[in-house]
Amino acid sequence: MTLRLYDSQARTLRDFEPLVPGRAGVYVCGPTVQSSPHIGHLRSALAYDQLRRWLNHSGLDVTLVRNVTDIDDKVLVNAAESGEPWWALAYRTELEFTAAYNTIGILPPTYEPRATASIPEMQEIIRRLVDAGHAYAAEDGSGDVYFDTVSWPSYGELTHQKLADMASAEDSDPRGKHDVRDFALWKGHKEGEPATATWQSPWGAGRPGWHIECSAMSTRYLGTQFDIHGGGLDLRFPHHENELAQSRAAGDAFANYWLHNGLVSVNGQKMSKSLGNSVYAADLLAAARPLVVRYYLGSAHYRSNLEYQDGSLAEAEAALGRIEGFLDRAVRRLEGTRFASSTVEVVPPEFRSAMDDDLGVPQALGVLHEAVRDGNTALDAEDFSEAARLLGLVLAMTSILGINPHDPAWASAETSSTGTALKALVERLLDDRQTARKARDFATADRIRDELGQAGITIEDTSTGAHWSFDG
RNA sequence: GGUGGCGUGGCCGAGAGGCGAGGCAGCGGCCUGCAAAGCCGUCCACACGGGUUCAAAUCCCGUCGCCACCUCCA
Repeated sequence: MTLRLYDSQARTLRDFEPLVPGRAGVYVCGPTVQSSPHIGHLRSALAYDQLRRWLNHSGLDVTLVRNVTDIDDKVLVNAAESGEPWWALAYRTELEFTAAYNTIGILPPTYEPRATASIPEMQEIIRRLVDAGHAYAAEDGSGDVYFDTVSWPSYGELTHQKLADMASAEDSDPRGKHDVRDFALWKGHKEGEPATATWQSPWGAGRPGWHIECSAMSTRYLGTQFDIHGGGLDLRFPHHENELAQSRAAGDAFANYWLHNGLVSVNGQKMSKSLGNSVYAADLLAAARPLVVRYYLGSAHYRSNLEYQDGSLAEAEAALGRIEGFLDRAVRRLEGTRFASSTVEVVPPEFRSAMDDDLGVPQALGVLHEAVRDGNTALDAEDFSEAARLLGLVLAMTSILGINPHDPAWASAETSSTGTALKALVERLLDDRQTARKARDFATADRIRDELGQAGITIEDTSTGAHWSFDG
């Protein structure tokens, strides 16, 4: 079976056929770096990280471009509020995003272009639009340039809306627009705006409108036609509709497939600043290990709404704990046997078909958990050949999903001298406990276990001796 | 007004005409000195009302409820 993806323009599953066999060009709308990353940003980036990893696993050479919009009204407004240069705010925020992405194992894109580095390319598209009669400079002397929606009959083709049916934005200031639905390609410099946020253009000094940067950067790095364009569901309109309109009207074929990830709601409500219910990346990472955060954010299908509520992370921790428990147990039991090196990392067909079906990660996780259960059963039965086989399956599946607990990316600094010292001390206590157990002095044995427990260390007695690990 | 989505067991969350996805929590059991971990069993769900069908959570009609977007959004 080949990979099928839900194309939100076609509103149906489509077989994925890359423009160039063996390659995939993917453009994902990254953040406007105006404030700290929140749960929604992470969920979105993670969805395309899963896609990228799966395309990669499927043998495609993936070029993933995720932009950083570092110039925008909000960036200017927020910088003015915090009293710092807009570019300092943008860069500081970008670093926060990068750190959060890295922490939860989102692989760096092939390239991460900043909007401010593609101003000439944006102006080039605008020029073509003006020449083709699909854009006009406002006649009010503002220096604004607008896309002429009425001149482009296909406008609305992404979200299947007719121009006439759209709610007229009567509250918005029409300024020099011919039609209220026209949108800004270029915004003329206004009094009080920083000179550093101003670029020369054929239409006067100014800065780019919101949508043009994505058209410019996607075609600059992926070509005038590319495979996949992704982003959050909330970007379908107007952002992606406008990107599509301006690129097509300028003569570019643009994206072949449109993917949109679902949003995150918090305790049943849309997350928004006005409700004060925003959950930031920092909040999540303070509440759980990065691997748990990744497991949680990636456990629902990418197109579903993801509901975040109290206990969500604890559930993810428990589910992940099962996987980790099996992996640790299997590696320990197989150590020193002839099966230790016979682990082959292969992906079961059910996992493959789940992933090929529009990235069916939830079903894929079902396959993964079944392998974990079967693996535990094999270990219980001392069937090491079968256990080694299942270990290979679990490692392969978790690696593809980016949640392999043994991946060095998740390693903490526990091979340090403190770690070595702790290991020696705990093992000494376990020896004492074992001696007490042999002497059937269970009071002493249990006291040692309780003391370790209070220090956050869990003891598990196995057929090959006691095993200790940190709680949770 | 326009466009689209959703309603699944105590909770999360898949599935989309016919063998009980999976996880969490609970209960019973096996194992254990007792635990922990693991395993087995149990809890047999699909908003409501009709219809089609040998068979409907899934298709059709209707009703109710919730949500998103319609120029700030991941």
